[in-house]
Amino acid sequence: MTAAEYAQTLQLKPVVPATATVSGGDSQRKWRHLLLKDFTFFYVSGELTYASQSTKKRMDYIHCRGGIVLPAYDPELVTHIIVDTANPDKPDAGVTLRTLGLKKLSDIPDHVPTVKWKWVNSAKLVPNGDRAGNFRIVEDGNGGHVTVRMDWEFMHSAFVARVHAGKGFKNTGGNEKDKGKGKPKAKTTAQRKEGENSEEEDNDSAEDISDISCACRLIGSVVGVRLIFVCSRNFTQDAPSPPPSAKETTPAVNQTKSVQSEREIPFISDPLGEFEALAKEEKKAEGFLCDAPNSNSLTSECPNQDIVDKLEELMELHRAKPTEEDKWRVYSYSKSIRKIRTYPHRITSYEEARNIPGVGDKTALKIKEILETGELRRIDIEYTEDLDVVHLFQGIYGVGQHIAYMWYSAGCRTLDDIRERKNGIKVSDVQEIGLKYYDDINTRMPRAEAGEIFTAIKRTAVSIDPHLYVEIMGSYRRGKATCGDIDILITRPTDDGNSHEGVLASLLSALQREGIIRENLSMPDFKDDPLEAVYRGLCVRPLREGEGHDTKRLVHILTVPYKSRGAALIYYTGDDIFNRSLRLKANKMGYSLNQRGLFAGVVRSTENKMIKTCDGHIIASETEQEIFRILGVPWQEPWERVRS
DNA sequence: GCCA
DNA sequence: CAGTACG
DNA sequence: TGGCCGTTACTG
Repeated sequence: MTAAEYAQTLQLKPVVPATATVSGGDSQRKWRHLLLKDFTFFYVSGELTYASQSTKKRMDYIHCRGGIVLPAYDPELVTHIIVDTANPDKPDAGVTLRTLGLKKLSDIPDHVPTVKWKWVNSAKLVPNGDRAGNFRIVEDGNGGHVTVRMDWEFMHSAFVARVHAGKGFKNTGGNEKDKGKGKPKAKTTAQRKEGENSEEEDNDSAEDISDISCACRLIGSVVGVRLIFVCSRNFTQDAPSPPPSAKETTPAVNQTKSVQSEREIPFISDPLGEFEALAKEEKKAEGFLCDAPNSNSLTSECPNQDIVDKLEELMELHRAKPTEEDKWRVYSYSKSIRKIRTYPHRITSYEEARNIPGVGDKTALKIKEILETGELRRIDIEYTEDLDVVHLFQGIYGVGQHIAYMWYSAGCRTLDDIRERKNGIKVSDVQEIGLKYYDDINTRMPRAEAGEIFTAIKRTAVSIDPHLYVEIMGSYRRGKATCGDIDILITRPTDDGNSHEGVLASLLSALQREGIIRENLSMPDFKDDPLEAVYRGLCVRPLREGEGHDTKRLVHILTVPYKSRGAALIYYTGDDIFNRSLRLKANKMGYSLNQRGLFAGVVRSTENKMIKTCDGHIIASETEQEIFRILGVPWQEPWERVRS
């Protein structure tokens, strides 16, 4: 995607302001605002064929702060040209002119400055009323206004020949008219002082200033429903389930025993104090999440449940939001929440929270607030009226953040609006199915039902080829009491010269004849390798005489070459966080792990790691154990791999 | 969000 | 290609 | 300040 195309897509995206670090006098703080509102940029990256990650990020940065990024240079619209070519400190005039489609720099209008990226970053928060320098008054997201000072454009001029362009050079009065633009709330000095104090007392409140309201104005009108986000809790609060019974392929081992033997917990007089010290120690040199087996022993009684609840609620709010920033926030919260949940005693201070690995300054402050007030104001701030709707839409299989926000901005508010294609929205085939079985898909099934469906499918599979290896994976293999779907792995030994080629297709038609499979969500693509495929669909439990519901259940079937079964077992067993951690560790060790195997010597071209790779060679894939061993990860049974 |  | 889904 | 899993797989 070129920079122009990316700029174009940006214009369609809602403005959801991101945080910015702003130095205010002698203190630094993070807050949110539409700093760049009223500015229209043309961004010269020098990248001809595609927009780099950095370019996209910077365009996002501008967009999130209310600025407009033009897809094409237009001297009528542009207020600033940002020149950010290969070497940011030495802008390339030739590249710039080619990008602009001009012959010489003097063809750029005099009122349009050509600045380096650094200028955009020069904003500083100043006390309201401070009218020195190049100040601007911008919305603070809470209906108020704040004063911000930016460097003069000429200070970051990209080209000496154009230092004169824009505000500040020679004529420092050029921003006179800006004064009337924002109308700050009339405040007495005392009131203002009060406001500043409260801001300083609690860092978080400053950070909490959110411009979501602006986004909402942009997106559409108000909805009155407040929906409780409980999804994650449904997932995480499953009753601790017993290890798989003896009939399972995985041996039934006493899990607490195995955990203890791995961790070699020494005898200590004050186990809780010791844990705290341990946490502190880990903070210095954090290992990988996959290295320590999960200990389920503490999940029943969490001394910090109130904290966990509040943080989870906040995490779910962020999960529904569309930006990359929110995505990583969720990632971060999920890790810190897990640490807090398994922390064995009541957290009593900011310091104590901070010492838990994965808990940083922000989360520790939030914990402090919960400890002191029992509340987390950030939850109310993030809880904008668009969220419950997009959350509802995201419950539709095949609908993620982007589609949800598109539909919301098109004016849709209910599932019926979607069904009716209100305002001409498009609904894909998969989404149509997701809509039809909305409740079914979002309801977890008892472990026993997953087992029942698996048994039926395995029976059919083995009737096609008795040598097939058919296993149930996912949350079932991890021993969960309820399952969100049924994950089935199929492969076959090749020592007799045969393989499972063609089996999946036969199996699917057989299951359809039996009435077990009811809907297809995605069909396998055998083009690369006939032994490797993924199927997704909806199925029902085989109907028994008399009783039997026909709630549709998600079923995933994966076939892999026999050689890859170890890597596939790891992947398909999960959980997701465990897998990501394992893959991260592999990566850091110079390996690469995916569902096909563990590879060494994978060379990625510096930066842009998608481009140009040397294939590398496979070093393990047949058994889970050897992959664990090479990665230096202690062996863990499936139910010990729970990380989320 | 957290961390190196 | 972007978006979504998967553990 | 940049990375955060996978040259994942599938759809449109």
